[in-house]
Amino acid sequence: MNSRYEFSQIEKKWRAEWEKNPINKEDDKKPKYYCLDMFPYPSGTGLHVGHWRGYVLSDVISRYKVLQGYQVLHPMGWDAFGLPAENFAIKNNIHPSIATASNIANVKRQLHDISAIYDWDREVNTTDPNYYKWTQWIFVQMFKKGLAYEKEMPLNWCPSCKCVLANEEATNGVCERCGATVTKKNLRQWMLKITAYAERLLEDLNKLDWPEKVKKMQSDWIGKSYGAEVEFAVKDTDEKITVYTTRPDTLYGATFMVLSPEHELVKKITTDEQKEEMEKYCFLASTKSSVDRVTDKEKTGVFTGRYGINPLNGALTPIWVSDYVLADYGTGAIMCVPAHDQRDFEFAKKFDLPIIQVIKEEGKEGGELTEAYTGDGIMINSGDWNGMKASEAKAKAPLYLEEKGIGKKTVNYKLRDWVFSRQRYWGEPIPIVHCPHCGAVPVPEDQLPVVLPNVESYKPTDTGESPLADIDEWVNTKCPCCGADAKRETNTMPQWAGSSWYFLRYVDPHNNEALASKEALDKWAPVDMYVGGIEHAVLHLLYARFYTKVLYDIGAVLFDEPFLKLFNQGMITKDGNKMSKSKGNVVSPDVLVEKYGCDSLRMYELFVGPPELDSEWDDSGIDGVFRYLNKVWKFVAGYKDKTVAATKEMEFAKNKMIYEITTRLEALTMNTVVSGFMEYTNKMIDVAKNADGIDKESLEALVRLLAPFTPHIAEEMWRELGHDITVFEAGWPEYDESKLVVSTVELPVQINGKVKDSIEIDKDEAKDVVLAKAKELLGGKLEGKTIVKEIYVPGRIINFVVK
RNA sequence: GCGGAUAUGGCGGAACUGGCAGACGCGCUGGACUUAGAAUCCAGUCCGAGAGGGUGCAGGUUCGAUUCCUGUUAUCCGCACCA
Repeated sequence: MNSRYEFSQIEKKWRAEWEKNPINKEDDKKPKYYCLDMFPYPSGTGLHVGHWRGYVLSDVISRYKVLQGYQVLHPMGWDAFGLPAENFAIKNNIHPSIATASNIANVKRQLHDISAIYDWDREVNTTDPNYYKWTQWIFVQMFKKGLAYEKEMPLNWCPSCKCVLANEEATNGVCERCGATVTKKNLRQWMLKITAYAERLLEDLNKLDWPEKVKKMQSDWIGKSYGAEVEFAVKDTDEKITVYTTRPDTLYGATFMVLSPEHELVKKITTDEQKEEMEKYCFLASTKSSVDRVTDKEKTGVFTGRYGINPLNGALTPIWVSDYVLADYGTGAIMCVPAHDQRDFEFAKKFDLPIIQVIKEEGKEGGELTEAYTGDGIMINSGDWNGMKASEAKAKAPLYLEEKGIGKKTVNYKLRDWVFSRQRYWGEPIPIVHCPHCGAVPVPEDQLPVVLPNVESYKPTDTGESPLADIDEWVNTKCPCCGADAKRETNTMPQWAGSSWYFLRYVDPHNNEALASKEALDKWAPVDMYVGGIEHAVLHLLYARFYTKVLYDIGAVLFDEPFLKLFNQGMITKDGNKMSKSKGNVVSPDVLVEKYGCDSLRMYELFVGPPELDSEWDDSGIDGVFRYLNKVWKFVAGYKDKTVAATKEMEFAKNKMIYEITTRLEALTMNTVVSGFMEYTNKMIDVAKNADGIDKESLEALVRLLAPFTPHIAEEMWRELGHDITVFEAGWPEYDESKLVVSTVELPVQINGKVKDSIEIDKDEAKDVVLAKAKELLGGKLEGKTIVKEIYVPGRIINFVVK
């Protein structure tokens, strides 16, 4: 064995060998493990060291599972529809599929450098008609179940992408993709009824081993609230206004009502005197972007001229219209209790409306309120409820109102239906035909896929129509139902469509009869470990859960949650920023692989910091890992002590290492796994130097543990140590618990909690003997002091409290 | 505004259920080898001469606090007029 660590030769050699003889073989006698990465968009820029982080992590887990005797599914594929390829096409007039294919080739080459155990026979590509046939098939099933429907409504419109956006893509009023300010546009669009699954999407979060942060983001996004709907009659009309409130206990304090400008009753009830001003206000509100509506904190509004009648006490409440009430949440109308809601309070102050306090803070005398009081307290001015605790009234009010026939208990969700159609070219065509007689008709399943046709111009339009609308021969078709002349739907699906179910396709990627066979799904799914960035917390991850539940309901899959465990790796930053071409701070793995080798880069990706946190990239850090691998290599190259017996010291060190590496790996604290390796290696070299060398077992344990992390060098060293079969068949080392028990321990000895010395004692030594020895040890340091208390925690500490 | 996370040497970070703070690595300093450099190896490296002090800041509980409690500051993230 060469004493120089020639990583490029070694890595080339084993990569070729593993391509011929994969270390991960399918074997149904073994338990399964499905370890998945969030599949990449094949961008023209290629991968940087930040991408590597997640891929290395999932590969280490996968190889670890192989060593543990699992058959592992660890696939890779391409989320290849989307805007960058399309924009490239527009600029260069080259079909997006061409740019996509060359990008895939490039990224695939880079992925090979990682030496992950991907099964390339299972590669999927969302833009492949054989793949999107099933993306379209799922849409048709949703349509048949009434989960996909058309609706005209004001939608988030990104003027830069020239495309509508889902609510999830327009948080903070900004386009998730390009950062442009989102405006509203009234359009007919395809919607998916994700709200029908709100409760299950919320409830089933409990089943998942996911980061709490992601679960919380999803549950906040779903936004369940409990409350009541209450009906107010409108005086001098036949109309009734239903309001939604989470605080029915404050009903006696309602002094006015507010409708959203879009509420259907606004036109009907506004009096003639108020009409002109109202129309002006509503028009203005409709032109405001959603950002302005939030940032213009000053309350605005117009009086309708009408009064609602409080169903509890008959009080008259003036009805106003204001844009601080949202049209699409609750009923689009609210009762206002300025004493106990800050927004209502501000509105009341601005327009000089009455404020009636109905909850008194306990132990406090009333005075004029300077802000809304939202805490608990005692009910006042509230008829039957006077004297009750507000929290109790809140709980009892909905049923009370139900009994009186003036309201009902309800729940509400912030989640809205998913705006699903896009006015862009590079996506899956929505498989629908519009017939003048039959309406929207799904393309029959035996005619799928509806293949994306070629167009002259990929350019998006401002009209809200997709570029596909220009291809007459494609658009004009016959109705599958009645045969009449009909037109194809020209919108495409959002990029999320293909990624909402790709994890199912990997289990059976070439199936032409179904999206995947029951047998294959049963064998591999659901995903045991899903590794990816936090940015998909409410987008991809919510959509994929929704898809899975729909497929479960129609019997296509037998589980209703796709990802049992989720791990979000942190970002790699450079100069404190996310790596991006425009910032010019991209660190390419290609150069580092060339200079240090794949194994060093893999190990450094893990060593750079705790995997769940963002970490700053430091090129000089990889030197440390490279030196480490050289050190191990040299030790193995110079290892001749093949007959040395194991010492107690090494036995202990070895078992401790196996224990620690295993528990740390299970906890995914990979940075400490690497430091554990270094510590053990230092110890091993130290012992070998001071004794007659070390036993083979102690060295081989290290090599086996290293295998998932630095597979090539581990394999080479393993063979060098005299093995004919791969290290990945050697199994994961087990630790011997009995060897971890020690007979003597070194304990720190403290005076008043400050460490003064340390003492080696028998583990089971009696307390008074230990304390006597410790006192003797401290000797002079205790002189002239009175010992007030003596503390001995076996195995931990000795402490004397003195005066 | 609401909610969540984080704060430890020059740097990245470690420390199990409260028990020797700074493991491991980077960087740096000195030395060896070399004509010289690179590489490698050896020694040192929280501050302080020392007593002692030290985990964002101020308190508290405890024999003992990076760890628990109260308050506070800074940074980051999520949501944002959701009634």
